[in-house]
Amino acid sequence: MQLDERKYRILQAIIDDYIMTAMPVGSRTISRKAGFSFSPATIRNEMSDLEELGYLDQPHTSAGRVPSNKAYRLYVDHLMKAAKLSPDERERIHDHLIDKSKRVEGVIRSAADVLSDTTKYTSVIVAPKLGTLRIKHVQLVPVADRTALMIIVTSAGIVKDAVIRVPEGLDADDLYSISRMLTQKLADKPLEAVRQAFSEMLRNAEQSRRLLGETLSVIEKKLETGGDASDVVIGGSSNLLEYPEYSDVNKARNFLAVLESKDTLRQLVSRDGGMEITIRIGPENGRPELNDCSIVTASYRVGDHSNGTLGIIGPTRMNYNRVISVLDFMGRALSDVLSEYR
Amino acid sequence: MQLDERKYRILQAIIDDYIMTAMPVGSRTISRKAGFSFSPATIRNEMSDLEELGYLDQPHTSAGRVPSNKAYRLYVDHLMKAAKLSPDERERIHDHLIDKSKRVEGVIRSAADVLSDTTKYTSVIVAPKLGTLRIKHVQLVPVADRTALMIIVTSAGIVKDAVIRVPEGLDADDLYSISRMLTQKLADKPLEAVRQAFSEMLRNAEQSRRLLGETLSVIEKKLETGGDASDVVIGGSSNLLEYPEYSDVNKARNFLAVLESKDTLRQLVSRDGGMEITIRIGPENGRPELNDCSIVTASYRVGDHSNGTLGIIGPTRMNYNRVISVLDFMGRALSDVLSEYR
DNA sequence: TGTTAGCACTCAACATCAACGAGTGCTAAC
DNA sequence: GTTAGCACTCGTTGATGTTGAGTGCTAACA
Repeated sequence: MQLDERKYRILQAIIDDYIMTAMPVGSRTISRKAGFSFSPATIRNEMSDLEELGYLDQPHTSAGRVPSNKAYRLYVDHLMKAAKLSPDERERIHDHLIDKSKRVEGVIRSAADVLSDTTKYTSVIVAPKLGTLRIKHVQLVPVADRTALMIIVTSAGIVKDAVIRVPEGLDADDLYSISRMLTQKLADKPLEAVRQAFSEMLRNAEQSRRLLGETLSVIEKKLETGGDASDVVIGGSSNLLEYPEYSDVNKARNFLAVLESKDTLRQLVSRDGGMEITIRIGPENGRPELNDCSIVTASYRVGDHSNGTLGIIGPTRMNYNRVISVLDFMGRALSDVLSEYR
Repeated sequence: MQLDERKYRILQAIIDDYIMTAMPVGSRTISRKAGFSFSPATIRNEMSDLEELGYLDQPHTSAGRVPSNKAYRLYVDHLMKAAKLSPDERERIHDHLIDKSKRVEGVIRSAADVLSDTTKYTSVIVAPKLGTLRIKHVQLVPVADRTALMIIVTSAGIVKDAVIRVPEGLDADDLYSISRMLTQKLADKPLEAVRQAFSEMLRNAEQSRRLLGETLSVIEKKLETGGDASDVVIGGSSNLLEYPEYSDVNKARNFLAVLESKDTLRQLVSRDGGMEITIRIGPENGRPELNDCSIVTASYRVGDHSNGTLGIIGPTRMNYNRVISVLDFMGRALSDVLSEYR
């Protein structure tokens, strides 16, 4: 059995309806829709075929049909027609993003909020991986005896810091000049060159070996690892509770528990390849506790090399159309705004 | 009618039972308890009195009684006997807090997690107000043409930053020396003295008036305002859903919405006075959407002057006893750990 | 005077049952 | 190939009865 034109149209109508109402769709509902001149009986035959093909599920015999994950997959791959955002909405989004006084973290925070506001789903934004960035500035600040705060400013304007121990007897001025030296040696170099520069320094400066060693290891750690919790920003965590599929408190709790683990979350929205938009429907996202969630992600660039991810988590019955348009637009907007910081 | 010894004991037993079970408590349940040699009928008479006095509510005629907010108030003020944490628990909490490589923000993050883990409620920690801190270091870092990142390190090791515009023609070295000058002038002074130092500088340095003006206003803003979202840290936001009083999705959503607004949250847990522990039961917290929540807060110190708040939000039927012990201990532990950074 | 047994009463919770209706699958006619 | 007709399924809704935990009151008891 093959999917002909009419089956496509019926399937599409069912998905559209189900996305709106969250109620199983019956044959009468479809036949009444504009553009269908067939009787419910005919629709029923087609629906029966679609069920056999795995595109529809029936919760029970006397209920209407519900789209399967396979149907959503087909929908996002072939049936969906791209929706454009209205100029109003575009403007609204832009307005929320371009506050010059906000730092990168602030922009990302706002972006997450706007994203969840406009889609009514839960949004997640992951900051760009530091490994792909360049160091702009390194600064050691004394905070206590033999303790200093190391601050790293990257080309994207992202600030990272860590506490390090310093040898006894170094005062603020010493740290000042060490910072200056470090900045000069390390600025605008990729991580590989940074490591190189360090081994050079280690050869020449016997006495400050410990300090340099620790500094390098901190820089490596900060720049190489996946990042810490602050790199993952969530917006609208309570939005999912608006949808009937999460009116069960247990499901809701499960979902919120996932949101609390930033590591899981980062993993979930991290992208496969260079595709514009990635859509994971239901079990495709790989986590059983999010079986009935879909995750849609897009990416944004900061400068030329490094990019972060922004995504939406919602029920599989998601308004993919709208979500994709919003994500697509937001991805570009974010890239624009953040690249100005360079 | 007065509360005699027996009424106290019965009320206490009812509260204890209700905190455990969340079910209305009947007279039989109480009379069976160890230490009560009275028949259910006697208990019933007493309960009837307690109800008349406003300490008990009856959901409906044929149900047991539940403690009123007034009863909880009496409980926490007079009936409760302080529980001590086991050495095991103390150790566990301490272990989670003292990771030397974590900065203040990191410690607070861990503290929130430990707090919600040990109490099974939702925890909120507010970082100390910056206004009470001293500046340790100021650093301007070039990020783009005519734009610099200003980084302020305070005595508590808290880092704040903001983007500021700088006059054309200032290169990294210029910013370097300005930073150095600023740090020298401002370090270890309270805000009032900082303002003084600035007006002095403004008089002497005509040409850099704009830069200094902007710098001061940023410092003032960062140090004086209530703080931004990053100063409020939440742990275990999904914990409240474990409790039957929040099995209604609408209530749950309301609660989560409050958690999303950091401003509201900061206001909620901010302390009245210098009391060790503050307890707000039900409507006492002033927000109608949290009418059936209690908020218990304690404070912690960073150094001598500035202090932050840590708190627990849970159902009014809260294990006050345990929550108070944990908060009390955590407050001290946090103060200890954070004061080492000075 | 305080305590207790006894008893009628209340009311949420639960189970049972019938009616309803949205929706299906099948068949026969168009 | 399409459709009207019809029997059938099954979740939903509402009415009804039963159960049991718990109460309030009264009268008897120590």
